[in-house]
Amino acid sequence: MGRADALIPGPRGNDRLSLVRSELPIDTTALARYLIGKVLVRELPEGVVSGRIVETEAYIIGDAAGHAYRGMTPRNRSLFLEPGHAYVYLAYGISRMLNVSSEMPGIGAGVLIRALEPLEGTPIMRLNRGTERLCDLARGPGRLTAALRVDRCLDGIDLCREGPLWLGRDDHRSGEIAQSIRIGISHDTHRLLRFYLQGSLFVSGPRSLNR
DNA sequence: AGTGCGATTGACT
DNA sequence: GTCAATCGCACTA
Repeated sequence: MGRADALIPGPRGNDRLSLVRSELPIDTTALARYLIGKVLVRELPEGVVSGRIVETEAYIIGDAAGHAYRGMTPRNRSLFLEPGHAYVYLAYGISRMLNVSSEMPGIGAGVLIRALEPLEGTPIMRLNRGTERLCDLARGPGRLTAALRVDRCLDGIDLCREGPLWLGRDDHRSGEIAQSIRIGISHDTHRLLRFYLQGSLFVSGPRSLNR
């Protein structure tokens, strides 16, 4: 399969390339940084919805806060796939979380996608979210999966291949990437495993964390 | 078979 | 700022 196979016609005539697995950083933290500025694409019956990734979190090897910490289970098995696969789970019985698997096959780790800057299909996103404000459509891990209608059916899918859900290359050069502690993790307040686009209006989290 | 809880969100004081 | 909603799943027995 050559690069031409990853070329798909975009909804506005602009073609987009999917990410290439061999180019993904194996290391979870490096992948979390790498994914900032990349584009998440969701293909729905009504049309294409996409957004630029502006916030991620790394759940690294041996991480007590990671879902793979106690080994493989029916729920978290996607975290053990080779890099670039989706791990989707339900949090608090309400919100779905989307992760990108990392590390070598057999090792459970991943990157949580926490916020998107909407690009294409914003009317569809507004319908899915039931809100109008652009900066609220995909600001937060549960909000972005709602906007893109991502659910457990997409768990285990290959994000490096065009399909219902996949990752595309940067639209254009992004700005400075900043780091902070992770959100919602009460322990582990020393490691800076959250990455975000400095100054982006589409980033979640309290202002105190985002400066 | 029963129990406790969370990588969140939205509504409300 | 506080707080309830909601449920799959991991853990205990």
